[in-house]
Amino acid sequence: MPTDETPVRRRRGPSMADVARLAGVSGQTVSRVANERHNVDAATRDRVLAAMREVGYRPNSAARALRNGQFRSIGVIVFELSSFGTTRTLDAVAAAATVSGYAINLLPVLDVNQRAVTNAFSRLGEQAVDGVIILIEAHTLDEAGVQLPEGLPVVVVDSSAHYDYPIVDSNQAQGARLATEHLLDLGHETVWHVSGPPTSFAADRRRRSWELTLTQRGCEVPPVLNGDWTASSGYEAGRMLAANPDVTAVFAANDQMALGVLRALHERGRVVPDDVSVVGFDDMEESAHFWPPLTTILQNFVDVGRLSVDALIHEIQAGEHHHDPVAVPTKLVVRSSTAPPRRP
Amino acid sequence: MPTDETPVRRRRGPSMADVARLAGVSGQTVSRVANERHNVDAATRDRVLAAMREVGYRPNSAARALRNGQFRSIGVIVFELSSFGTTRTLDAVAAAATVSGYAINLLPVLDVNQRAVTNAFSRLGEQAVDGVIILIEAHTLDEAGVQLPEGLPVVVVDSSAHYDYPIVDSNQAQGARLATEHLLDLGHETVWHVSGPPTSFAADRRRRSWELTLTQRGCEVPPVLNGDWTASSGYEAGRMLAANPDVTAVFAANDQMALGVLRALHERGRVVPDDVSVVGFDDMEESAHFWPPLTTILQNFVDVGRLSVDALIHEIQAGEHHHDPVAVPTKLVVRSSTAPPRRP
DNA sequence: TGCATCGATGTTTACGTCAACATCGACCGC
DNA sequence: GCGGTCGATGTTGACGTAAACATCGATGCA
Repeated sequence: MPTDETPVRRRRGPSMADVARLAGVSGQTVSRVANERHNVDAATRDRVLAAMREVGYRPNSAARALRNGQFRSIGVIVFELSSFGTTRTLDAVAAAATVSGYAINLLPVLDVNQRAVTNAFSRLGEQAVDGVIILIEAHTLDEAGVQLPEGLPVVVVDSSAHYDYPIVDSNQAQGARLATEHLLDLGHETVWHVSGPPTSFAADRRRRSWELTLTQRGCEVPPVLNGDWTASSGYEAGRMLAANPDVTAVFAANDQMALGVLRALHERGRVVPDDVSVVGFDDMEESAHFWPPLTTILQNFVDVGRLSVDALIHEIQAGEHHHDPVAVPTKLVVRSSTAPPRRP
Repeated sequence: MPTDETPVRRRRGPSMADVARLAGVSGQTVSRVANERHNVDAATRDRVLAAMREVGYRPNSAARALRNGQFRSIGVIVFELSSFGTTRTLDAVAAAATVSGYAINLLPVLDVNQRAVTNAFSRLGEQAVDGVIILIEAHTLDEAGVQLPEGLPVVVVDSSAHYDYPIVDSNQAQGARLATEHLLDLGHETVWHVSGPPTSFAADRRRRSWELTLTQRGCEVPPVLNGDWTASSGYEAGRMLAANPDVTAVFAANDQMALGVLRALHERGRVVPDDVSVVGFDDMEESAHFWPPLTTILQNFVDVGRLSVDALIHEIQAGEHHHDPVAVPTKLVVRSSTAPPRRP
């Protein structure tokens, strides 16, 4: 960006001094009223309050941040909000942060190739947030050339232990085991898997857990079909599966891909769940209304968000972090897309 | 919130003075280097840059904001991110703002009943953003008791002309007309409508446009079924519709409700599109993979987001706003959920 | 040579807030 | 009545930055 020559002439709002003058007190007394200190005479307080209202005083948070050395704001790094899980987590994070009195600074990584070119990421290159929650897979961050300032408190919402930062996430392995065992318990000989992208740690966790569950049960492990979380990729994978009469049970790594699988099966005339059972992962609101309603793994995004914020604020205020990853348990939600295999 | 007694002892980062001392120059020269002014000797600049790196200098945005009287940050008021449209718009807004060098402050309205109780909304009660984009229906804002500070630039993304603020939104009326006419053109005698909640202006616009289109074509206007944007509410409405053999064409005010309608029709054994045609609104990524793939109205959220940001920044920098509402056109996307009515 | 010009750099100051310290009057107990 | 205490309020200074102004040496031109 070239030097910004627009001289933004900004009429500054009224400051404490203005209020003080009008109320006939010192600025410090205004400060005390603004911060609800109790050592101010009731009459004085009323006068100050009235003066504030009259001039439309609003405290200047920049001055406050400068004075106090903290911003009461946390940055949240996201890639795209299109992903269901990210959105839900962000929602929960925002709610939790707000309750704790922290503002949310949204830091979108626009493009994996942005590198240093667009330094849209300047918010991190300068002091503006007290800490950061990373809601994208770390390799994306690396590829975007984003580097986190040293000493900045960070919490990662992801499923790799490769980070030096505290981690909070759903218990991916437990969820995938739940899904796979549900299908095996119904009597299916084995379970096929439509996986998330290989670059995703969460996808990797789910895939490995599915595989482990199968081998522990002595089941054959079919080849993995790789998707990229989108319904389209699920549809592509589903077309393969639908063409294979051996397939009776599918575990898709998220609900969107499961939706694509369902469509492919319908197109091929394979009935769900009579011919093929399907399980998803996430439990989006819509999943209950897929056709047929989808059996899936419920993630507790609210807990993930809240725990992330709590961990970050603790890190900010205490300066220390607990390094044990937090794994939020998931739950199996059984609907109509799963049934015992049809007996030949 | 009671007086926060936690004395957050925060080690402040290095400032310009530290860099200046190390580089053997004045603070002002450091400032010039930090702001990429060209009137600094190359050798000096290198020395300063090196010093910055050595001490790990990061400009303090609070001090900057205080000095410059602006924050380069815009607030975005959202209710919940669960809604598909809000999320997509937020995504676009964040991208556009970032490109323009503005940060995003997410301001979640946690509860319609929060009133003054939780003043989690403090970010607006103080100077911390240069302007605000409202992504929720205004009545929700009113009910939450949120009052916008006077003089703060605001842009509303909604479809009512009742505001004093600039408005950007998809052209709801045009989209609803597109949907309704598509069904009529296929030969259906009339079109039933599953509406969004009565409190939503966007829902109102779509409903009225649907009605107008029908009357203009001389078609009977069936009673409206009210939903609340969720797939569940669409399902409830769909059960009514499925039970009525006269129904051959349905326009749902969003894709999620359309999904619920599809489910209800399937459950009742009514075939889509042979027995009943269904059109949605939004064009979520998933809609192409519903069963059958959903004919719907595509909203250009990217444009909505970008135009909102542009309008707001213009308002911030020029201090004036154009009051003509911006209506972003929508497009009909035809898939397999619509067909001519079955001839008796 | 002398003076104007210009570019590089330094000095001062104000932005708004709030902790720390200072002041001042009222009230208390003896 | 007097030292002491306490509560209400005022004064000072510092947080980090950058505009405005000041300084100083080099260069250009008559």
